[in-house]
Order: sequence, then C-alpha cells, then structure tokens
Amino acid sequence: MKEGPDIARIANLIGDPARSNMLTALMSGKALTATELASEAGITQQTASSHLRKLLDGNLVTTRQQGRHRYFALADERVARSLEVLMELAQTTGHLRTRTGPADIRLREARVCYNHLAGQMATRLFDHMISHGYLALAPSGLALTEPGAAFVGAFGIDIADLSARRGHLCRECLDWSERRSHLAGSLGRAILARILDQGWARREANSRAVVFSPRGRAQFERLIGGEGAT
Amino acid sequence: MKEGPDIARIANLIGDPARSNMLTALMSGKALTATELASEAGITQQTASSHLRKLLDGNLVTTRQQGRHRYFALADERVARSLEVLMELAQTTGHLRTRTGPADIRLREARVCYNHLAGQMATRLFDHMISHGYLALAPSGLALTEPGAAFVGAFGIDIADLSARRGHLCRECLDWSERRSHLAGSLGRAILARILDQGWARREANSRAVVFSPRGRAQFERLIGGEGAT
DNA sequence: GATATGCTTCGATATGGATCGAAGTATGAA
DNA sequence: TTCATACTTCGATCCATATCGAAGCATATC
Repeated sequence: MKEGPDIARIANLIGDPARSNMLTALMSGKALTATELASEAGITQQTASSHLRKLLDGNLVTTRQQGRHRYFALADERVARSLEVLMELAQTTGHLRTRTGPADIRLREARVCYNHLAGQMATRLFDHMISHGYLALAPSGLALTEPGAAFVGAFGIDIADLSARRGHLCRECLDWSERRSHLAGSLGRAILARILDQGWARREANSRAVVFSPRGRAQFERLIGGEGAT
Repeated sequence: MKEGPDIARIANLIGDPARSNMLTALMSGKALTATELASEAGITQQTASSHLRKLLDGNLVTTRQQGRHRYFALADERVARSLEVLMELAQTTGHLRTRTGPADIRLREARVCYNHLAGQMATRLFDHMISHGYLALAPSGLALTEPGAAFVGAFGIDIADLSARRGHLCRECLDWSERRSHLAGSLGRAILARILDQGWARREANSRAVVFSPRGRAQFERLIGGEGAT
C-alpha cells in the first residue's frame, strides 16, 4: 500500500464545492479577485479567504497583488488539464441528471479552457489539423509540422515568436464535452487570442462561453474547410 | 457560476485517504475483495464497506459477486486515466517531499496502469512506435498504422481479434512518473499480457510493480531497437 | 487626517462524515 | 445441523473543517 503520489491530498482540495466552484471559475483563464471568487462560490469573503489559502498551499493557484486587490489564477496548464479530465469523468459517471440547458449548449460549442479554445469547434479545428498533417505525434509529444506552421502562419500567428517562449508549443487537452482532444499549449493560446482579436468571437461575461458572430463562424468554417455545419 | 459538470462530487469521492488508497490499489488492474481493499486502506471491514458503497454509487468501481466474495474493480479505463492525471498533478504540486525510495524507483521503471504497462519502459515503447510511424494521430484519436500492425503482429498479437472487440484499440494515457504518454486501450492491454506470457517480466505481489528479468529486459530492448540502456 | 474598500485573522459554532463495536445476513464447509 | 467466513447494517462516537460574525490590517480615495 501507499504506492505513488498522494492523490487524496489534491483530490480533497478539489473536492470541496466552494473550492471547485472557484477553480471552475478560474478555468475561464481570467484572473479573479478574492471577492469575485467568493461570489462565484456563494460564500463570504472570510470563508473564501480560507479556501484560497488552501488552494495556494496546494499549489493549485497562484496569486498576484495589485493595489488592494489580490488576483488569483490557475497555477498551471496542468491544473487546467486535470480539471477538464475530472469534468469528463464527472459528466460520464454522473447520475444521468445532466440537464443540458441552453447555457450548457453554448459551452459545448465553444468555451475557454484556461487560455485556449475548447468545445466542439475546438475539436473540429484539432481534427482538421490532424487530418491535414499540420499536427503530428512525435516522441516529444504533439508537434507542429512544416505545413502546419504555414497554416497557422497564414492565420496570422508568428510561430517564431511563440517558439522562443518557454513551455510547450502544442499540447493535447482532453475536452470534457466532446470526449476527445483539442489543442492547448502556447499555440492553442495564440489561436484563441487571434480569433478574439479578429472579432470572430467574443467572450461572454462571467462565463467560459465563447460566442461566435455569424460572420466569424463563417470565416472559421472556411478556415477548416468545412461546409458550415451549424 | 455552476457551469459544467459537478466536479466536486467526484473529487470529493477520490479525496478521502481510505478511498484513494483503495482506488490506487485497484490501479493494479486486479479485482480485489472488500477485505483486501480494507487492508490496503488500513481500515476495518465495516468502514471499507461504507466506502465501497460510495464508490459504487459514484460509478467509479464495479463489483462482481463470486461465492461469498465480492470483487471490486475500477469501472472504466477513464477512471484509471483520471487517477493517473491526478497522480501527475499530486506529484508536481507536492511539497517537494517526494522521497523516492527503492520501491518508487521500480514503479517508475515499469508498473501496471489498470490493464496496460506504464512507466519508463512503457513510454520508451510508445516513443519507439511513434517515431517509426507505427502509431499516428487520426481525427478519431490514436490509430495503429499498417506498419504498426505488422510490428505488433510480429510480437505475437492478433490484431484482427483485438479489433473485433468493442472499446478503443489504441489510447493515450498520461504517465504520472514520466509526464508523457504511454499506450493504453485494448492494444496496450494485449502488449502487457504478451510481455507477461512470454516470461519477460512478472507482476510483483501486492504492488503495481512489473519486474523484468535480465533476459526479458534484453529482449524488450531488442524489440524497440535500443542500445539496452539500463 | 478621515473614510471606504479589499482582504485576512481569530474565535465560536455546527455539521458532515469517517470510524469502529456489535449485531445481522448470506454463502460455503464440515 | 453447526460452524466459519465474507460482508453489510445499525448505532454511537468523535474529529475535521466549512461556515460566518467580529475585529484587525493594508491600501486607496477624499
């Protein structure tokens, strides 16, 4: 017994409803203040403060002081990925009471996952990049091929700039709603940023949802060469 | 707030030390009785019974009655994968008190992950299969190429038989110790079975460890064309 | 300076749930 | 039938911790 890392510690940390609500809110990628997180979790500031300290101790979140505000963010892309995996598990092992409301449908179509795009549109983009050989598996993990570099270059992303930074360029991230992979890593981040910059889509306030405009959707469809399936 | 699946429920389920010890024990892939799991977790049978009921209710484990024994196993490959992801997170966010004992070193080299091989040797095999084009990413996920089918065929695995079964043939599974992927799915399962059948390695009792014989190790090295790095 | 806002610390409370002893049920063995 | 083993249920205990009120700091605004 007692083999491997202490999984209970971290799961227990995530396992409190207040804390998991906070972490879920942080999946939007935006740094939030302690007060905002308290409101997300539906608890008072005092209680939130205590929870946030535990999350900090557990290295699940980082903090940044700015004036009299204290901003919290997920510590790491790995934390985000783990949360997505848990979401997938929670969904499929859930007591079938997955009431899919309209908000849920929007989330399934396109949402922010930490700092990149997730949901149906993200997995479709991922599939497109795989089937065209833009992305391929290498021993070191997922890699962008030369045609792939041209593809994202044409989309307006400066690969040289991205590659210079530390951290992985391409990463797979499991999509809880689609149950398959989408693109994470600094390239995934850059793609989401470009989609928003170009005005193809906008972030919904206080939500992970990413809402495409009709025009943006059409351009996205053209990008991945689809027939524009609504 | 309250977006997405209820992650707290499942994390809380895993977050109890007794339950996480049970789940970790079940990562060995073997079905264990309630009494064995109680001993793994260091608790009495009564307490274990209560925990196991919760794990059943949460659909994390399945059960099978056999005489007066009741065998428990992980419900699903997805559960195993989620546990591995949590292990990775637990390890990297741990309070650096990762005392790597000798048992730990064996685990890192080769261990069972649910029903397939994990650890350094597994990731090396995975890398080998990727870099030789035996495995490739397809829109539907990881796929075995034709050269790959020949490779595993030469290893003594009947692909036609495996493909006929339901469930994924190839799956990536994140390795917590190596922080990269190894091969899961029914092919991963078959490869581990073949390694054990051929006597290249044996399972260690009451452990996830897989111990290679010197001869088995040499043959494994030859398989992946390595120089036999110890 | 005074006041307001954002956050933390302290203290008290209360509740969920992990635990085990004892008893109960079911299956197998003698 | 009798006994033993495997497991569950019940009941009681007890501890961890989530919670919030009140007070304390720190920073910004007036």
